[in-house]
Amino acid sequence: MDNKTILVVDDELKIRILLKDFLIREGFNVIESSDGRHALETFQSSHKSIDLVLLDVMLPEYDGWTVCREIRKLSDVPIIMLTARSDDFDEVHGFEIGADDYVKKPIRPTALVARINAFFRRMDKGNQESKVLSFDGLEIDDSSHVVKVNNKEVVLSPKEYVLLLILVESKGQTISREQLLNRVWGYDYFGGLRTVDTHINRLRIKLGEKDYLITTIRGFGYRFEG
Amino acid sequence: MDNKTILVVDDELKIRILLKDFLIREGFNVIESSDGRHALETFQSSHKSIDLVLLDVMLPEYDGWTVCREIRKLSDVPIIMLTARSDDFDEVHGFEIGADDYVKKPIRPTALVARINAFFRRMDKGNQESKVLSFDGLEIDDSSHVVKVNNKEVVLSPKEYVLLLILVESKGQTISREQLLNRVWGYDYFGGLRTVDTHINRLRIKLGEKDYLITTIRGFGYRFEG
DNA sequence: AAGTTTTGTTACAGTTTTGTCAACAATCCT
DNA sequence: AGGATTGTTGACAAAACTGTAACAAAACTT
Repeated sequence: MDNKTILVVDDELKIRILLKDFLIREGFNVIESSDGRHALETFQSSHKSIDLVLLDVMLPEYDGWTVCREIRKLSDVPIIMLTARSDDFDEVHGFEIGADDYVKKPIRPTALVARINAFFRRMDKGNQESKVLSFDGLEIDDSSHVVKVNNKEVVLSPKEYVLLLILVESKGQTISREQLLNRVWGYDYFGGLRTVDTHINRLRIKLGEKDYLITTIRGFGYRFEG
Repeated sequence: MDNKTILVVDDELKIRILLKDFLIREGFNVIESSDGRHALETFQSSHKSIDLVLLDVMLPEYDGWTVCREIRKLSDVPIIMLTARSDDFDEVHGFEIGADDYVKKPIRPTALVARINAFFRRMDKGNQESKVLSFDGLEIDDSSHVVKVNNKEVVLSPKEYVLLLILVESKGQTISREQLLNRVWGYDYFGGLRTVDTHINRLRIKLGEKDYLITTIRGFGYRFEG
C-alpha cells in the first residue's frame, strides 16, 4: 500500500512537530502549514497529492472553519478538525461545514492514528459507493446527517443520531449499554445506564414503524438488525 | 487467563497503593515499581507479560521520559504517562518520546480505568473475529448472541446463554455443577446446586430436538457433545 | 432574556428471569 | 426387590430487567 500524504495545519510549532513525528513513524507523508492562508495556498497548489487534512480550529489569518469551507469548495478530501477545548466546538457546526471528524485536544496519538486509518480503510473499501447506509425503509446519509424512514426525513438529535450510527455500524452484533455509553457518550462519562434506555426509546419513537430494527437483547444490550 | 497485566511506576507509595487496589478490583494484574531503574529492570525481565505501563513523569534514578524511551526500544507496549504539571512542554515531550496517552494529576481512578479499558478495547478490536460455533443443527454467534437450532432462532435468557456457552467451550468434557456455578454464576455465589439442574432443564427445552447435545453424567455433572 | 430543544435522571409498572422447593422418575447398589 | 442416591420437572415467589412517562437541568435559538 502506498503512503498517504497528510496536510497538518496548526500554528503551534510544538504540536506540529509532534504530530509530524508521530505520523511519519506511522508511515504517512506529512506536509505542514502554520496558518490558514498558507494552508489554503498549499492545498490549492497540490491538492491532488493530499489524502487527508488535519486542521486546527484556532488559526491565524483564517480560522479553521473558514479553511475547511474553502477546502470543501475544491475537494472532498477527508478533513479532521482538532479542537482545543470542547466548549468552543460545536459538533453539528463542524459537520455542517463539511468536516468529516473531529478530535479534542489533548490529542491521543494512537487514537488519532486509529481514526485516520479508519478513514483510509473506509475509502479504500468503496470509493464508488456513496456514504448512504440503507436498510429496508431506513436510510442514513452520513455526509449530510439526514435520516429517512420510508423516504420521509426524520430529525434526530445529535445523541440519537450517533447512537443510531454506532448501532448500525456494528449491525447484527449485540452491544451492551456499557459499550454504548463508551462509544456514544465517551469513555469518561459516568452517568447511569438507564440513560441508554431512554435514548433508545426516543430513537425508536422517531423510527416509527421501523422501530423493530433495534432489538432488545435482554440482559445484554441492544442490536441493530441488518 | 484473560487478565491484563499492568506495570505501575510511581515513587509515591500512597499513589501506588491507590492505583494498585483500584486496578486489581477492576480485574487487572498489577506489577509495581518505585523508581526508574527498577522499572526498567522489571520490564526487561518480564516484558512479555506486561500489557500496559502506567508511568509517572517524576521518578528517582531515571525520570519518566527516560524510562519511556528505553521501554520503547524494547517494545510497543502502550504507555500512559502520569504528569503532575499540565503545561504543554510535558505533552510535547511525551509525544516525541512515544507515550500513547497522558493523564494529569490529580488522578481520578475511575477515569483512569476507563481510559485503560478504552485502550484495551481498541487493541483487541483488531484481532476480533466473529466466532460462530456450530454443531449439527446448533449455531451460536457470540457477537450477536443469536442461537439457532436447525436455522431457527431460539431466544435464550442470559443465564441460559452463558451456561450453554460454557458447556460448548469445553465440549467433550464433563463439568460439575460446582464448576458451572462458579463459571456461570460467579465465585461469590452460594446458591444450591439444584439451580443448575433447573437451568439445564430449561436450556434443553429450548434446544428442542437437539436436547441430546447436553448429556447428563450421573454423579459428576453435564457434558456437551461436540 | 425568554422560549425551545436536548439531555440526564428518576420513578414505576409490566414482564421476564431466576432461585428454591418438592414431588416424581430414574438409576444404582447390595 | 428394596432402599438409597441422583436427576428431572413443574410450581411459585422473589429479584432483575426493560419501556415509558414525567421532570428538571443544560444547551441552544431567537
